[in-house]
Amino acid sequence: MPPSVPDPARRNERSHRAILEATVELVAELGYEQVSVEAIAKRAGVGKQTIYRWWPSKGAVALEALDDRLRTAPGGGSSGSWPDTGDIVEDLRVQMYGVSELFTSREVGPLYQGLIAAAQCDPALSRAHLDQLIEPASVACRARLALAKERGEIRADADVQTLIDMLWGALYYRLLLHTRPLDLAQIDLSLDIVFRGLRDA
Amino acid sequence: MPPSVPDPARRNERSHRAILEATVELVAELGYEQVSVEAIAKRAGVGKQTIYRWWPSKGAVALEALDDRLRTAPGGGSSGSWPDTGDIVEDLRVQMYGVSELFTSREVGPLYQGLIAAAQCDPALSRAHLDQLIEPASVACRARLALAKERGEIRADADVQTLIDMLWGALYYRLLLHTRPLDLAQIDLSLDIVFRGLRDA
Amino acid sequence: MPPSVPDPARRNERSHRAILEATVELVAELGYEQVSVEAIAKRAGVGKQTIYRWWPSKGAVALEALDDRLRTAPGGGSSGSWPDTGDIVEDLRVQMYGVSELFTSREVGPLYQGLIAAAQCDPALSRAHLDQLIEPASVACRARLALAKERGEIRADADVQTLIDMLWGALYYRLLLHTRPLDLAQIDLSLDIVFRGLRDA
Amino acid sequence: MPPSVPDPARRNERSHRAILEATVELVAELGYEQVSVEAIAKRAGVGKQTIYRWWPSKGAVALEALDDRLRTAPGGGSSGSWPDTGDIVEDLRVQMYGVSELFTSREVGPLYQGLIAAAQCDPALSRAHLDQLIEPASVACRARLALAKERGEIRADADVQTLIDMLWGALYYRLLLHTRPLDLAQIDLSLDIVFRGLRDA
DNA sequence: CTATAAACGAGACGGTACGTCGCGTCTTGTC
DNA sequence: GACAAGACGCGACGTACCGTCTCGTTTATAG
Repeated sequence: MPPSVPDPARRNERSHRAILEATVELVAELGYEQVSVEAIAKRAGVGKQTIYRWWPSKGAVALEALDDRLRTAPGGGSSGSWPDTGDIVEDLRVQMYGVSELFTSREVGPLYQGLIAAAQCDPALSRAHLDQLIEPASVACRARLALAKERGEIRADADVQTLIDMLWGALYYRLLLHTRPLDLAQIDLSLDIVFRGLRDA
Repeated sequence: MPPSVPDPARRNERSHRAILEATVELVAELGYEQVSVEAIAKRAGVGKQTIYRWWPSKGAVALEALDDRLRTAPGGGSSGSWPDTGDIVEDLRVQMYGVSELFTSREVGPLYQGLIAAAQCDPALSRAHLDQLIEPASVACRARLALAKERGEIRADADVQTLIDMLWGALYYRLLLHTRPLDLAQIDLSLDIVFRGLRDA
Repeated sequence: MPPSVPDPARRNERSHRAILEATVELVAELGYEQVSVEAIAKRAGVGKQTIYRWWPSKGAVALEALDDRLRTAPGGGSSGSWPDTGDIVEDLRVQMYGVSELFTSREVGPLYQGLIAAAQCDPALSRAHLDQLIEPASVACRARLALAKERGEIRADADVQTLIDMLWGALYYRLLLHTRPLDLAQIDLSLDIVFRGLRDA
Repeated sequence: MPPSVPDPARRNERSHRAILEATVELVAELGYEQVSVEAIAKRAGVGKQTIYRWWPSKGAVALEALDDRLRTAPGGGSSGSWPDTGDIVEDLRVQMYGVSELFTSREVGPLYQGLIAAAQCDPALSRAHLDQLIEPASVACRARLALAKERGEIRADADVQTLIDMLWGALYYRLLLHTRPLDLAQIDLSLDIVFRGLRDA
């Protein structure tokens, strides 16, 4: 056992939490790139080694910090239980509104942008991002859409995954490309476009 | 005038080109983050100062290198002249196929991912990216869609910008999130979804 | 009594010995500086705290380890009983030969060099070194020289301490400066020089 | 040329000197071990890399700093030109007095002790120490002693190197072992002992 | 057809952060 | 309560690049 994985049972939870919180605070204050592991350690009152002992990189800390924030956000980070009012468009709208709000928040927005940027050159981080954030949300969304299909709200031959890619893609497009600010009206417009033709005649 | 803007007329075009090409090569070989300005200078056989004289950052070099590659690519980087076969869906498909091909190419893909990542924390670079790449393409696409609207291929009340955001958003979503590889079939599926309801009844 | 001196009666002698032996082994293998307290603990199969409980520093462990080796060496580390053959030069030669042998041994040489080096910046360690090693040997040597003086082997006005400093100084000079290897012939030469004029005419 | 030795012609002499002086100051203030390369860099107003570019280790900096101090000290660090009054004992005394003064000075003493300590575990440093400090001084001393031998001040069969080892050994012994403070009277005593028998009857 | 000023290659510089190592202390069971 | 194990806060290590700053050396007009 050369890397000699540390024992999670002996982990100092006080330090653990301090690191996650320092990360969120600093990224909100300075921006993702401007935050160094050293700065996180200093702010958290922690040794640098304690960060490197439990995470492989700044990106991994950011991911857990983000995950932590989403988990404690209303709606469980849009990944937990999806609403089912019987109206799929309405339910999608509510979820997308929630995500849009998070994306534009001072704490989550820059953190998430930085995380996705870091993941471009870090396959392990990208994997973790997909597994911990994207895939759970995607699963829940697909389940809700499958329900809508059974009920005939959506045409039986519609490709649900492509539908998700477009709706969420539009949000990420604005988050990452900064063409124009995220805005709720455009969520309505996008839902309008895709659902005009998806309902069975 | 102490900093004194350098004189473009006296610029060494040999070095200029060598820098752009070294950048493309190195990013393709090592990945965006792993490439340093020092490495580009060394590979190009150029002094570091020559890079900093003409560009403000590695990202700016990458943007010009990318722009250069796109300009010499078939289709003029999808920004120049859009085709007009009379069938808007077919024309969009052709353009999106082209972009998809670029995104998956060994040279352009990683370079563009890295560029977008760098732009997350560099507003000037983000601005330049929008102005030089995104906006021209968007303008051309909007023009082609306006034509389609005039011809009644698209409903008069459809929001053209949101349409673009969704279609391109789906592509960028897969480019940047790495949920699944870019693939032409999904372009067809996405066009299918959005155009079912956009045609006037 | 928060720090509360540990109770020597409850000391684990097995661990005690393992630490001293691990220290000697590791220093012989890797050199003094390359050996860390952590490495000693690991090699001895002992917790780090067990070392810090009984010694104030690595140097202190090294001193005890060295002392332990010398005590079990022939001649009692040249500090115990000095020979008295009636010929002071011969007796000095025998003692110096013994020390020279220890200085050039794989186990004692590097350990002692490292110890003296560490003592340069650690007054407590220096003090302990003098008290435990240097002074006892010096006392015994002075006693033997006093005997020689009484017998008229040495001039009555000779300064015995300076004599010791020169003879031993020459040995330490070569041990610590590495000008040339320690060698028995030079011991003979040095004895020859100092005793030519010390005998009463 | 992988390590790519830097070009001495382009060296910043201002930084060079600042580093040597910061080293001397800091060692005098804090002691050798307590001085880190980082502290030297900070005090000298220099990047750490500038130190590592020109020296392999803290010890090497210390050696040059020491050499620099000795070179500018009266007597050229006892290595340059030896006096020749015609009386070898007197000339040796003068030189040893000078060295003794340096050894007890606040600037040179701790620096030299630390250097010798560091050299115990750094063969390259030890080599450099011998070549730059010890050997030149030794050569000059041997030359003066050879002269004395020619003149019959010293017996023809005396081993000059051993003589040097003893005289200087006694000084280093007190410098490094701290048995008692260096003191001029003991220099006289040691000269007295060795020269009683070295003069031709 | 110089000469002169600029852009150039090379790379040393003052810095910042990296990820690692070892320090000496603290914590958690086990014997 | 001493012990093995090892996480902790800390601080220095030696490295990699950053962006700036000299250095000569081309080089390409302007006199």
